[in-house]
Amino acid sequence: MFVKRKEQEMSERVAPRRIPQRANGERRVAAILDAADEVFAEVGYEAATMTEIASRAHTAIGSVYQFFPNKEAVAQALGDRYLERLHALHDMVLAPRDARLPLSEWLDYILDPLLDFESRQAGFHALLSGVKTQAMITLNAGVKERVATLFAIRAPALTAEQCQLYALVCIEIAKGLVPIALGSEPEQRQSILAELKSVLIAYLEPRIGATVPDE
Amino acid sequence: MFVKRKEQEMSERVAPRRIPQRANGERRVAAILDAADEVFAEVGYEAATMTEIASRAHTAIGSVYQFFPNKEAVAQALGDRYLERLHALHDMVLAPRDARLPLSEWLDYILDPLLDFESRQAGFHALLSGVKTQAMITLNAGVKERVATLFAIRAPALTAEQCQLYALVCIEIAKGLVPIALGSEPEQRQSILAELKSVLIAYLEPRIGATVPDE
Amino acid sequence: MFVKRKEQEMSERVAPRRIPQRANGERRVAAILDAADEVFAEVGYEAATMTEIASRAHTAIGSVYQFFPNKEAVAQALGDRYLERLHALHDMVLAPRDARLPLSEWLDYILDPLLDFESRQAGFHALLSGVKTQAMITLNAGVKERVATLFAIRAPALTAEQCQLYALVCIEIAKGLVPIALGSEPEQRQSILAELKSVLIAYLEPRIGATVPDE
Amino acid sequence: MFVKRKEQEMSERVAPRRIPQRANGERRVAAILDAADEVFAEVGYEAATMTEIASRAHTAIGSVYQFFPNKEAVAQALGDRYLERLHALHDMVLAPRDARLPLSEWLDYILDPLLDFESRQAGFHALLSGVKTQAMITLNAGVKERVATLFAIRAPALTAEQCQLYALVCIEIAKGLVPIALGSEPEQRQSILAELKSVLIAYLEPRIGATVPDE
DNA sequence: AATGAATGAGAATTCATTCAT
DNA sequence: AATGAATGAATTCTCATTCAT
Repeated sequence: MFVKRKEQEMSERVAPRRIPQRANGERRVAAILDAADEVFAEVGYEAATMTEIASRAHTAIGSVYQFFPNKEAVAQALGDRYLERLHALHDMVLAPRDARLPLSEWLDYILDPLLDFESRQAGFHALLSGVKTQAMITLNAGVKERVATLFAIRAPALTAEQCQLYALVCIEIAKGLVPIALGSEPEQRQSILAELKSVLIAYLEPRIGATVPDE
Repeated sequence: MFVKRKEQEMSERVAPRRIPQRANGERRVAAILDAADEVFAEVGYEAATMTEIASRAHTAIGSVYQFFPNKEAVAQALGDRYLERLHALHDMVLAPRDARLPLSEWLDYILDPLLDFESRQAGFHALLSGVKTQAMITLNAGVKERVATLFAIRAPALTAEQCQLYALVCIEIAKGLVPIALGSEPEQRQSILAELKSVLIAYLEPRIGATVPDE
Repeated sequence: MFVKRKEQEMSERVAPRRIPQRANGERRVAAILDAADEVFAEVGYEAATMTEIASRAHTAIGSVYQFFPNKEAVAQALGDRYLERLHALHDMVLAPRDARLPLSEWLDYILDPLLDFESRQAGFHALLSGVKTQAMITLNAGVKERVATLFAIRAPALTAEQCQLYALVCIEIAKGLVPIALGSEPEQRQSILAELKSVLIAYLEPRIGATVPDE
Repeated sequence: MFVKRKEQEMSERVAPRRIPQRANGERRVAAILDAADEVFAEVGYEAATMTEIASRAHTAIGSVYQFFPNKEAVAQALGDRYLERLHALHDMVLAPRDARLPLSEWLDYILDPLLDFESRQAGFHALLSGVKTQAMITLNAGVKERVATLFAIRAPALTAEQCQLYALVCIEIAKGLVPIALGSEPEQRQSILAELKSVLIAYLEPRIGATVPDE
């Protein structure tokens, strides 16, 4: 937006300025990302200010720039952290054998922790919804990759392209409905989540409904 | 987030500052809204600047403020125009008797002009996706109302709440997939659109699949 | 303030663009000055906007500029009108023979209508207090001249300079206290006005206290 | 200067945005206030611009906003500084025993440093004359309080209300005449200052002329 | 003449980023 | 490294004045 900064905008991934080598630094980076998560969740990426992020991280603005060259880099690091945690999450709950569960149950194993994750990491959606910045693109790609992999495990017969396509569709559906559900009163929330699961099943049943037979 | 919102939450609707009284004024307002559509499409509501809008409308910044007290008012007027055109569009293609078409065909009658509409009014999505401003809320509500009405006509047995819920789901699905489709290369676009239609049919078939029998 | 306008700022008196020759025009000019009086009174010269003045005069902004080349000219015309009315006022109440009244009574004859005048022409003070614009300078000079003349009539022995000096002093005293009095609650107002008169008498008694003896 | 005040009378005092923590910061704040003093003196509060103030302080506009959230806050801080200096001034020259000097001499002890003060702090009047903003109200109240206190010391028999009233009158008189005097050629200046003192003596003699007798 | 839309310089304010300490 | 003051481009919005109708 600002001419001076334009050079860097939309550039390829901006690497964190330095990898914190001391525990102290890591703690600070974590605090900054926590703060960014909060702020992005509350006002969105655009309206988030570096000063506010620094303040919530109980850090000086200069320290933020010690670790991240600009706001975009903060978003990217945050996106990366989301992705990491997401992987950890599903690795935990989705052992390979789960791939043989009936679709509905399988979906529950995926959706439930996801909903929990999203309600805890409120900035996740702010970063996922919007395609403007590199951070958003990366995060979307990462999530898509992840979901595509889940599909591939469950339905090995599918081509990579099919998995990607189905993942894209499912993610967009969830991206739209989950935040609305989470922002609604409990009753309405249940309705929306029920519909969400219903769409996903209706869509996925003919695609990955069949399970891999035990050998 | 959506549901619990009563009329009054967030800001009031900002009334247009001046109703253009000469034909010239109307042309200018149209030009401003066209420009805003473009700019919103390119950078989104937040990053759009009044200066850029004025410049694309070949108008002085002061003239924009002659008609709109602020950016929000521009967005609202633009949202209203989208809604109007959307109504006109469906009024044209969707005669009541269409309600008896098979679901797939019926969807085509709705989706095809919609896709055309969206590819022409590129800012539509920027305004639809985001829940922060009054303009966005109004537009979303308007679109939902519209879609719910279409459902109610086709499936009069449904309650209003059901129609609203199904509309919400379908809109969020389309909101996510359409812009991706429109932003993709032709081949990918076709795939995504096919999936979009596929999801919608899978979701709607059990809900509004049956047509009203001829008397 | 604005470069474009600077050329004209602080120039010598700006003549009204045209003397309205038709009754219609005069009525309109009067309405504009009435409006300006109101607006100046409410927000002061600086913050007064031409648009607001036009609007209160039930006139188009363009029409205001038909009669006055700029805001300063409006202020000047308004100042001139104040002066005229002030003259008329004192001409009415202050016949030459009044010059022989005791000082206290004489002051009443001057102050009472003045207070009435000021409470009716609320913009008078806004224009009198401030020395920045030509209109303010002219108005101040006019009022000073007027008061000096009153003094000269009452005390013909004084030099013109003395009259001017005493006038200056009295005006500044009144300029400060009158608006505070008029803006206060009745009781406080009476106190302040009593003090005002008290100061003036204390100051003027040794200077113009003695009356001209009847021949 | 930035000492946190107890809840001040009536409306929103705008708190300084940042308490300068390094010596450098204090110097900068001082420079900004000096610049503001100049600019207010030259064009008045309304017409003064933050840009001009920043420029005269040899500072970036952003730095001004680092310390003051808006123009009003600058004015308030400046007003506070005036008041402080005024206090310091009189504390220095007016020992309690001075209260027993003859009125004329006593006045000299007050007026002379005051005139010096005003000629050095040219914005003082700009801020004192005008009642619109909180800064102006506060400054006026502070000065009135100060003068009332001087009166109370000299004439302990007076009620607080009387002191306040007399202070108001004297301040308004001085407010009007001092800037005119200071803006005039030396000869004229002397005349006006002589008249100023003359009015004040004439007014105050019957009120606080008598001194407290030595015990 | 009257009208009111058009113009654009300029004002206030914000905030990403840099840099001295 | 940490801090937080400094910077200034960019943004929103206003309003005196002009000009086409």
